[in-house]
Amino acid sequence: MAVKSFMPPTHQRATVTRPAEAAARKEVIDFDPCADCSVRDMSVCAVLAPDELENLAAIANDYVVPEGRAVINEGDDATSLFNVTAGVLKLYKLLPDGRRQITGFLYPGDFLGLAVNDRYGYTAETVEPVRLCRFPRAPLEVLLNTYPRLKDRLFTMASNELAAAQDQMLLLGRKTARERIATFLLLLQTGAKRRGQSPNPVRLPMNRGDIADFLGLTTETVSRTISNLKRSGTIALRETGMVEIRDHEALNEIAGGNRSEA
Amino acid sequence: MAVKSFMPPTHQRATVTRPAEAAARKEVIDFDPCADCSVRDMSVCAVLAPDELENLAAIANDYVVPEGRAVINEGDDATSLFNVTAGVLKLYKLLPDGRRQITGFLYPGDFLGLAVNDRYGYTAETVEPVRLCRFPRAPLEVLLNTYPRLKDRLFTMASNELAAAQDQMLLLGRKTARERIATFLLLLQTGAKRRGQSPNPVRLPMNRGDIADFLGLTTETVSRTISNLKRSGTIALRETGMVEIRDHEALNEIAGGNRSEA
DNA sequence: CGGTTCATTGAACAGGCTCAACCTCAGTGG
DNA sequence: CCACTGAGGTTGAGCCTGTTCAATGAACCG
Repeated sequence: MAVKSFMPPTHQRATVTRPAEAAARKEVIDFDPCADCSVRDMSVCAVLAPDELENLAAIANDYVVPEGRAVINEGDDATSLFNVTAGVLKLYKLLPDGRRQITGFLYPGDFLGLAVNDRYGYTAETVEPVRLCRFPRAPLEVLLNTYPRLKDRLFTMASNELAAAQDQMLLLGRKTARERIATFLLLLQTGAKRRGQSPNPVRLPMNRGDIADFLGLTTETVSRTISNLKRSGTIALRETGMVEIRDHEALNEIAGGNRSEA
Repeated sequence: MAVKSFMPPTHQRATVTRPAEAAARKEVIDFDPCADCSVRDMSVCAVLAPDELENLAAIANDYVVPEGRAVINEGDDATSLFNVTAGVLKLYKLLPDGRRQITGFLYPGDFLGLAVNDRYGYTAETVEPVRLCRFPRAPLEVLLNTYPRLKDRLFTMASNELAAAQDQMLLLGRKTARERIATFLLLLQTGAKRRGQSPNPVRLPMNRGDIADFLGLTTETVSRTISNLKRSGTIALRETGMVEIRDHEALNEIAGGNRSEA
């Protein structure tokens, strides 16, 4: 799997770790864990000077989570927050009978733990192997007060999340299946661009069920709608999980021409 | 209209005002505008000491907007932010063909302008006469940096908004019409409680079309579903815009038993 | 009162869902 | 090397929830 290249084995020594251990572990970090971080200038860390970053790194705990594992669970005490450094996660909420709504996907550079009060408001599960930088909450909050820019950065990220959530409400409340799929593909493309990855073909690391639960559809409808766009020549399926956007203009038209992403 | 009692005529001198005028108007405020503010301890202002509040008041501009008026427009430069002190607003986004999604309602104590970048991401329109405290952006940002607690408060509010948005995504993506209506009624009730208003009967200041556009339904479905709940004895319609919740247990069951509001 | 807007109700329709079969492909073991 | 297996993806047929179109009722206001 392509993602594995982002995760040198030297970083895998730590798996899930309890907060108390984390502090005690500080001296174990015998090299700068941020030195080879590929997303440092896209993530929260981007706003810190090297010496400040060191203080952040001191409370951080770098580890890897295999595919299909829940990193946090809805309702649990929110004791840890995370920075995603490789791989993709899905955030979701469940209804008692099992119906699921995925509220978002997290990519490298994203922060896991915005909109968190005492308890996590959603579950975060890995879509593929993920590498995370874990921050115990209490010491992180101390740092946030020490470095206002860090807090500002989180605020900005939360604002962007909120704006994205509002876009998603428009999609879920008012768009047709076709419009949803088109919007989704463009959203992934925009994200890939922002992260400096090849925007075409777009990689879809999540399966049809995940896409369905993100777009408020069923797997069958997702599958049919993608087939439909393929038949009309707007997109083409490449290797597993890769979609080529062949007519960006048309796709944007179908998506409902968001002024926000011209 | 009941709301008018919140708005003494002395405050109505200013209606919609342009940013430039606002600064020039400062000296016109010849008394403490916060003195008789009924939502001071629920709003952003709650975290400020009296002398700090004075500095905030100095840049604020208190005014009233009649029903059905847009206070901010999606896509406009975000030059002003607001504190709602009376009345209710709806926030919405539009698709090019006119389909509308209401992303939220703002009540007294709420802040208008979270999740705002350079431009407003949504339109805010009054549902009934509204009283607002307007802050020009630049001086507000100066104050936010002067009083970190103020910024923290906004951050907290943004986090809560984000959590609410995620709940709404679950509703829009996965709940049935009946579940949506039940959830909505309970949401309004919870809000009323939080603001210290009578939670039963619940006041619905918005019309069926607004409810529909908030819940991703049509007016007809909203109407039918409410009739249905009425027929089953779960709720009862009182005076215009007042709904009595007669079987809270049942309504909560229908809504899908959110752990978050037990 | 007459007019306008909002809410309710009915009847027919349709987009997306449900249920079910089949296909594809990667991984596994004989 | 290839058959087997199981999960994920695609396709089809019929159904159902909520929409659309249309008419009627209720409330408010000049």
